[in-house]
Amino acid sequence: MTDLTVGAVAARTGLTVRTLHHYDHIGLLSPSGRTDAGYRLYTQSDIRRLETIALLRNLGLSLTEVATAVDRDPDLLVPLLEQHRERVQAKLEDARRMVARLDHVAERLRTHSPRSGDDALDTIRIVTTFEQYFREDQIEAIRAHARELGGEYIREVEAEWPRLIAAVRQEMHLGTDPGDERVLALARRWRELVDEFVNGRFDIAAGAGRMLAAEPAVRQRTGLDDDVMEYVARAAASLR
Amino acid sequence: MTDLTVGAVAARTGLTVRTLHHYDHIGLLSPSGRTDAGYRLYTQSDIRRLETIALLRNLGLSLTEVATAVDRDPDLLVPLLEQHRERVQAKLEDARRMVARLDHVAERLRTHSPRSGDDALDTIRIVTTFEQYFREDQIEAIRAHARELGGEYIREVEAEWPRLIAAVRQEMHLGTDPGDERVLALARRWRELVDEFVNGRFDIAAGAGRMLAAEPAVRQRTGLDDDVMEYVARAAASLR
DNA sequence: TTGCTCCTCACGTCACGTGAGGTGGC
DNA sequence: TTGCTCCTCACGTCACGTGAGGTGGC
Repeated sequence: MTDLTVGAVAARTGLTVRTLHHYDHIGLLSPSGRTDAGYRLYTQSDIRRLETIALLRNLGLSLTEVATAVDRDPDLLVPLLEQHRERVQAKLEDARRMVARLDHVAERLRTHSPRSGDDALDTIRIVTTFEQYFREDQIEAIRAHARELGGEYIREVEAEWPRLIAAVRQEMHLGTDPGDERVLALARRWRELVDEFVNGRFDIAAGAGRMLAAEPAVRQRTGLDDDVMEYVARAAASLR
Repeated sequence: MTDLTVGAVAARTGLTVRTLHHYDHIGLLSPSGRTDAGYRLYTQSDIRRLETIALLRNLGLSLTEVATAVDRDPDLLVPLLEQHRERVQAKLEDARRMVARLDHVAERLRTHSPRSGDDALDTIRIVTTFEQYFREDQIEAIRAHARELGGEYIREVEAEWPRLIAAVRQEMHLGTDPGDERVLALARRWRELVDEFVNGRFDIAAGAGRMLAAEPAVRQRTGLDDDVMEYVARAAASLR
């Protein structure tokens, strides 16, 4: 009489016919009747049940959880919702972190404009390595500071570093005394650049130290091997 | 020589043996060699490739996208990452909205402490209905205002409403003139409660109006049918 | 000879989407 | 008779987890 066929129910509820078939198949909602030809017939009661199911689905509960709350024990609904909230909250956090990471990568890609896909891969490696040695808030601080300094300036500094390191290495190989004025000048500039990067955050300095100590790849890429570091350290010591 | 077997590679990379089998199966990473017995042998080069794959997987790219960036065209990596960021951002928004909805439900469940699972279902229905007629920020405003008023007070008001509506309905049935002082007193209180709920936000008043107009279930649950509304409106008109 | 590692299927996951092939109803 | 709705399989999705049953290597 007032019974509805699948298509009608689908149109009314916004679900698909396939979804109704599925619910029937897993026993979550089987229509109360069938026509002689085997057409599913949904009663008003079936439809009310379906609306409850859709309601809980819309809150993100799984079909199993919906079945539990609707059939097994309605009192489980509230704990199921609480537990579900925690899950979604966790996913939210994951997504937030992921977006932050992707933004970090994107930012570095913008300031360094990679010349190839492999270059981009290296950028990702660098960012990922950074994440091992700095907490999220530290990375945020570093990024914020970098934005303040500006992409232009960052590129200049990043171009200066290899020259500075090469100059130090040369003096070291020449056997120049670390207290010599030429080395002191280099060490002074070195300290300026480090201070600027660290920006008063000793924890960030410590993270950078740990990264250099633990990552041979970083030492090699930058040329900051133990010898050079020690040589500069000795020069810096006499800077006071 | 330096080639590694699956177990060794798994231990070194933190992936599972099954994952390596899977990558081999789909052709993403097939080990360069096999022993006579058919054991997979991964070269250093295989492992570098695997590390790149793991790197991109960690950023959330699908295996198909990883394959695209690693094999087909490395220059596609950057656009793939941008597009991926948008997807994750969208998921983040979804999760944020879902948590807000679940919190809204939870808050109502706390202040109304349902006596049964069906009661809880009704709470969810109410919250979901609300979401049809108010924007997210409006709902936030209503919730914030409710928190200010306090759960205790809210429960009192919600107990008073049915009494107030019943009193109005009675006068209406008695045929009392809407301008009569008894009705005016009721209308005055009515207006106080409405003003308190609306809290100066005309958009929220409008939303409530649309909800009452479009939701027979709400009219029935509250007893706010057209007759009563009109009767009160006439009384309110002569309030000043 | 006994563990241990490895091998290849192959099903299951979650909630349906998407045909394939066929049959009632206006 | 022609569309339209309905039916029942059944594969595919995504990235593996988890056995099942069997075989090399120390």
